[in-house]
Amino acid sequence: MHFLTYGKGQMVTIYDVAKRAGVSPATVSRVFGGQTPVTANRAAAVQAAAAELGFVPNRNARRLRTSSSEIIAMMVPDIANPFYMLLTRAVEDVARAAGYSVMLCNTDEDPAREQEYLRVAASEPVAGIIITPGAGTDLGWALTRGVPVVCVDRHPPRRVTDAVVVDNTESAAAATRRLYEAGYHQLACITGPDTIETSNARLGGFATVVRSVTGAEPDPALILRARYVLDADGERAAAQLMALPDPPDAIFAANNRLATGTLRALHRLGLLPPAVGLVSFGGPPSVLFTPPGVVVTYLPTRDIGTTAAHMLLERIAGLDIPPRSVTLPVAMEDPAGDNQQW
Amino acid sequence: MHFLTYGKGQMVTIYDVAKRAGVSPATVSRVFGGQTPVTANRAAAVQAAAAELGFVPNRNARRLRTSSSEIIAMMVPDIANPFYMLLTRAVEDVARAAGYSVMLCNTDEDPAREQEYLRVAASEPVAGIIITPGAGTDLGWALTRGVPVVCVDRHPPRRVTDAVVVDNTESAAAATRRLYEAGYHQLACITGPDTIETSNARLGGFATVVRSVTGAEPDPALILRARYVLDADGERAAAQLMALPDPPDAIFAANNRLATGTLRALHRLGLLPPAVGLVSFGGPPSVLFTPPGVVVTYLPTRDIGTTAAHMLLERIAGLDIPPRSVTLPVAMEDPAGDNQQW
DNA sequence: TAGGCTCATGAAATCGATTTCAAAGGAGGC
DNA sequence: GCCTCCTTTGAAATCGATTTCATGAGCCTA
Repeated sequence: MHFLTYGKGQMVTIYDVAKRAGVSPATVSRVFGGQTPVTANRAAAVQAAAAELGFVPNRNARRLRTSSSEIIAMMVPDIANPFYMLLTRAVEDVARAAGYSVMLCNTDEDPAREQEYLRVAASEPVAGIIITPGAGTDLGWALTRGVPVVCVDRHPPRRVTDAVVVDNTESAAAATRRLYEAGYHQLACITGPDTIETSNARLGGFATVVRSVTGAEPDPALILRARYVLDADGERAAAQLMALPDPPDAIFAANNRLATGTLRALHRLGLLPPAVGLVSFGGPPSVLFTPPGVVVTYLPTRDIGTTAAHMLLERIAGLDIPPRSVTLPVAMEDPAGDNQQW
Repeated sequence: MHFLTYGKGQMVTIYDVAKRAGVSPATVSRVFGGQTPVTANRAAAVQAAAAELGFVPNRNARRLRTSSSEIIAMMVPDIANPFYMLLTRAVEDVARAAGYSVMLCNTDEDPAREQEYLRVAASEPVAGIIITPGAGTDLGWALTRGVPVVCVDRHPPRRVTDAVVVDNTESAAAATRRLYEAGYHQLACITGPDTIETSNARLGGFATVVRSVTGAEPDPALILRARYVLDADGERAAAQLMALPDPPDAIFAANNRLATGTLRALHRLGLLPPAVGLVSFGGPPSVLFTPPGVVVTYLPTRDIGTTAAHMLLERIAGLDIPPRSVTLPVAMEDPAGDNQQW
């Protein structure tokens, strides 16, 4: 007796359809997406037979023969992070429209897991890969095999593939300038791990402006690193900064999670902006109303995803030019549209 | 001249490996996950040859022959929604550990797109499907073909498959009771579209308690429907409620997006909780600090995902028993762990 | 040493769709 | 009416891994 499995699928093949329609398997194949034309009434007969039998072409057989695939591997650190989530959504939208499916791969910034997934991608084999590379990412497998790769958010090791990134350094600098323009003068920075390109770039932009304004190196005590993903880390770092004998009067938070934590800490101290200045890089903090005095920069998240997907599709289609690197601008005003993280 | 495509992969096959190792293709196949044992030194020779040639087995060929697959289709309304995002993450974790990959499918509650994806899943064919079914979901394709399906968050049309849901009605009732216990007496409800099972169930729990306390049907003017996914809709609905001649003194928001919007509206009116009571169902609203007086219920999101994944794996392994329905409890206290939406 | 057994091994068929190649059919020109 | 040319069609090979079946090697026992 069977319960859930109504009919343990004895696959309907093109041979079945061919027999029923009174044509050859080759003709059936041609009706379903073949290049060669088929006479109208024959095609109709095939369609009818296929419909009656509930025929669905087997993609594995198709892929084996054509050694092509309609799967794109999306390899990101953590899909449970709004940034990568939106990125993935954007990629999926473009992919679906082009007839591709998206395979989801969470790497958790773990090189071993990344390699494991690259192996899966190679043996699949997938049509292409969109990846946020980590510090030690080795794309060798994919490249020697000729599988197109586009990197997002960070550059690949030796810039060997296409990449879509944002202008972290310049926009971090611009946001930092705003703090000075608003009258703050003792600036601190809470950024991410030094293994991550974006956290270094944002710190770099911050430091450059501090240097040019003060004429000196930023005070090391005012530069903290925290995990990128936890509000709590930002809160702890901010509390530490404000407990200094000579605390900062403004904080540059290298992403909105850190900014949220910072706001929590400032709220606890009764020093919400504009009492203390704040930059929330990459989207607003998760607060009911962003207090005045907070400088927010907005990442073009959705654009990154769609751009990367389009670039990958071009490569899949055979585009053979040197690696491209697209840098998208970071907005200082709310784009009030698709790019919002919330 | 080639740029990105270093070696347009002329696939390395088991025949190449066999020749190099001086054995038959069958032996190579057996070394890579075959059942039959292979002599140790032969196996070593094959491993060596495979490593030298950079051999990776072709999954399409494997799947074609075995008509199996290691792909799970995850079909959710919108991955850019924290609930489904976390759900997907949990599924991916379990799937990966079991050697499966996850194919991502956003249905956007669109029956046409859902059908399209079910077709893809059928022609893949995938090993199993985890889906949040919509109002008119037709799982016929998958079922007649014997592809295991597990529904999450909502039940399938005639309960024909396994399902993992939460106890919406009962926990909505419990949360509503809390409002009365806190002294509120004029309760309103903002819920989702009537096409979605959970929004009706939550409204149902709410209404039951109102009925039992007041002895009368809830006032229709105090029950509003809004899109589930937009803060703005919740804000508009809350504003509308508060503008009534006889406004409610507490609002039951059927999810945290709606609760966030409600808080925005209440803040604008200077009536933040506890001035007006609030239930935020399914996680805290996205606010810096949840004001006192807000009743929050927490969905066991991660548990839903892992439970569903395990159930699916059981079905894939051949478990043949009647459809199961697992109802997970909704917590009234912050589980402070993996289940957080953030 | 011979007989009987187990077990590793290879040859070949197989999964289902695509595609090459050659043949059949049809249209058009003279 | 016949020949040429172009188009549609089918037979059969193919993609790469798995698996059945039969063979041969090795081992133990009598």
